[in-house]
Amino acid sequence: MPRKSTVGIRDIAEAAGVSISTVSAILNNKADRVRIADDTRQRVTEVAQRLGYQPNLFAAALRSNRTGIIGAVNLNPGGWFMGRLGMEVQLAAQKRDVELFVGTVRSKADSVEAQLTILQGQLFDGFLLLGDMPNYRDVARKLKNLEKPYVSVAAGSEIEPPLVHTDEERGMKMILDYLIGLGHRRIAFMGSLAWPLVPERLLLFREYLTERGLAIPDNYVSAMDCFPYQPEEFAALERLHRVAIQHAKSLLGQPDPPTAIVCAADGFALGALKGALQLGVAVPRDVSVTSFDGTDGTFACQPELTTLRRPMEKVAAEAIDLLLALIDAPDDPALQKRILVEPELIVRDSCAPV
Amino acid sequence: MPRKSTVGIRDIAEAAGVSISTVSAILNNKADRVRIADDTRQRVTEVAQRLGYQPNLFAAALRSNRTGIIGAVNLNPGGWFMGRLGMEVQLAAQKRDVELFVGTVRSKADSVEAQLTILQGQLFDGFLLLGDMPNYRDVARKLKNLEKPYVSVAAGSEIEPPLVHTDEERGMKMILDYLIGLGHRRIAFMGSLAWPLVPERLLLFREYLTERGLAIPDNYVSAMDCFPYQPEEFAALERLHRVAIQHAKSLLGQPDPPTAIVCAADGFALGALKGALQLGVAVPRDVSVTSFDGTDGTFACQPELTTLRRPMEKVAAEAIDLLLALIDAPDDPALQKRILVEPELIVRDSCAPV
DNA sequence: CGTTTTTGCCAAAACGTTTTAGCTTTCACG
DNA sequence: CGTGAAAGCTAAAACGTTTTGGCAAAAACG
Repeated sequence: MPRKSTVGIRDIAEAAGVSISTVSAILNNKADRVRIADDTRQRVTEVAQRLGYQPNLFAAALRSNRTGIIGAVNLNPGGWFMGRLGMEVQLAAQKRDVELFVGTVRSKADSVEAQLTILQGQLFDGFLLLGDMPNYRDVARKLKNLEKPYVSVAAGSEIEPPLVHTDEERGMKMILDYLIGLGHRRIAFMGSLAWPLVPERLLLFREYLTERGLAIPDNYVSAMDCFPYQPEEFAALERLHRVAIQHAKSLLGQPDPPTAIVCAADGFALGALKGALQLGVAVPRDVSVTSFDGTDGTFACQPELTTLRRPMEKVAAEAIDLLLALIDAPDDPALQKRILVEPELIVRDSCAPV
Repeated sequence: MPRKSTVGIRDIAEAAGVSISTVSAILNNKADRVRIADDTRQRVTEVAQRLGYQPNLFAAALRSNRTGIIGAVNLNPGGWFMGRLGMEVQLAAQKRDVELFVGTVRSKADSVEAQLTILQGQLFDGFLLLGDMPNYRDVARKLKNLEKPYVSVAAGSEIEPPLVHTDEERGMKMILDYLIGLGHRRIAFMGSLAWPLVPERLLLFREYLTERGLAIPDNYVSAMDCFPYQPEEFAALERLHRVAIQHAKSLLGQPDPPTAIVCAADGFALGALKGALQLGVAVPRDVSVTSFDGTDGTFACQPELTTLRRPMEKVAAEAIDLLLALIDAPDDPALQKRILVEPELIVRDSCAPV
């Protein structure tokens, strides 16, 4: 097939009366390597413009081993929080005029190594790893071997840097201070330990309550046994909801029930709301409910949830900026850092004084 | 920098004692063009395996002008339905062992042509256009010019094929038949005309009710004036929620209120639920509420919503299959078709007999 | 005015594949 | 045994860039 339709670098070299090396140098702003007279530069750019020159990505990448594209790997793009985060990352990339693709990811736990397919490894100059994923360390190691810069985003505080995350410790304090300020002393925790970040949050919950001198009876911690979200399965979030309802009921049905429940994520809180309703326990009159993350579901419920919002847009922006810096200077030790963004407490209607 | 670390096609040619042409032919299964003896074929594949050969995407694409990657363009990946659909498309691609990336999209209405960046145009062998987008026709035309196959997915029934969508007409009948079967005669419609698919659904609503001989007073149609979702804006979905509450209230506050409300999307129904609650109108006792789409929000509310679910997994599967077929045979007129998948009525707790 | 430095550009060699157009050998047939 | 066809393979030319090493001409210098 004759495919001489597109204009290439040689066409514009010819039209401008210079060599293709010159054109390449000009179009790539290689001012450091090669000196170009101002009028030549102008002429060439003008001609390129006029002819509608579009560089061939593959030829360039083949030679230079760079593509200018960064990739985001999102294991749970259907989740309430992670879905949103994925979008914010795209927006942040757009604002910086960077090309970003969200790649397919194998969710089978055994083949996490294969998550970064051959293709992705070649295609992307750097990676955003969104959320926690099984065998996180393997993925990170693989990327290290490939010498591809990456940034872990919202994946937990214990991950090795470079990383961008919310300040979970700060967040837990904000929410507990708020509840304690309302007079609550009997505060329960609810969440599935198999769910991302929940174990970490439970730890922080215990630590801070202890610091404030409040007891945490065992029966105030409801760590459920539901599985983490499997995207294959339509009903997973729904099952989580059902389980959360049950756990809320058993938490509230005790002889000495808590006056406040700290839910480890929005999904659990939505279940808690319904569990309370089914038991005839009024929220917030009889029990206060709070959640983490502040996704869109938290305002569409009744009562609307008081929640600790993770500012996805800030997280995304920090992550992209850090990754871009890393691509520029892969070996700068100062970039191997931990960026923690401040969460925000959104006070709505699900909490009341004791 | 000496980057002779990766094994290329010439390494394996050498190791197997054949020419690189032979290796290429074998590895690409070009059985039609070139004849290869069985034992050579076996030897070469074995060697490639052993040496861990990874083809260089760019070299291959540069020569063959094909990448084997397909792209999905999703204007609203943060929406409840579209976010989910995006994920299902990724899953479907995975199952077929096809590489798929979800690309960034400029949401500024004026630069829709630029949505398909130079990069994307080169990178992808075909496109999935997810959901409706402004200037849809321009994008489609641009792809036609580029001779890139594409499939419109969940973008409305009036779009020109190839297209995959839900059978909206069938769906409207299912939901109205259900309500009428419960004895409802005073049925209202609620939704923002600026929202994707809502105008179409309103039309179908009118048509079918008329067909069934039921009147639709003007004050039973609440077409709100809230804007479509702008991903830039965190609060857009929340604003929709507020507006929906108001509209539900004015619908239900009339002297002769409807006994059932058909909401054009889940988000509106969630608002309707809360509006009714604030008015002291009990759902489903005093008014039945239904929604379209069946996203995850519909079971986390109280009462849980009866909804017409669009089976995203089926839509995604059909879309990918159609696109792959189109990439294989771009000129087959039989593939310029319209695939409509059947929606499913999920009966939950938000409807009751009159 | 000779010598050195700077300026502005270019030729040609990669990069790692795919694809085209043969070129030997072997085999079958009369 | 001679001829034609089939089988099995290959050399070499793309593909469209980036990058390297240099080379003339002009400018600066002593």
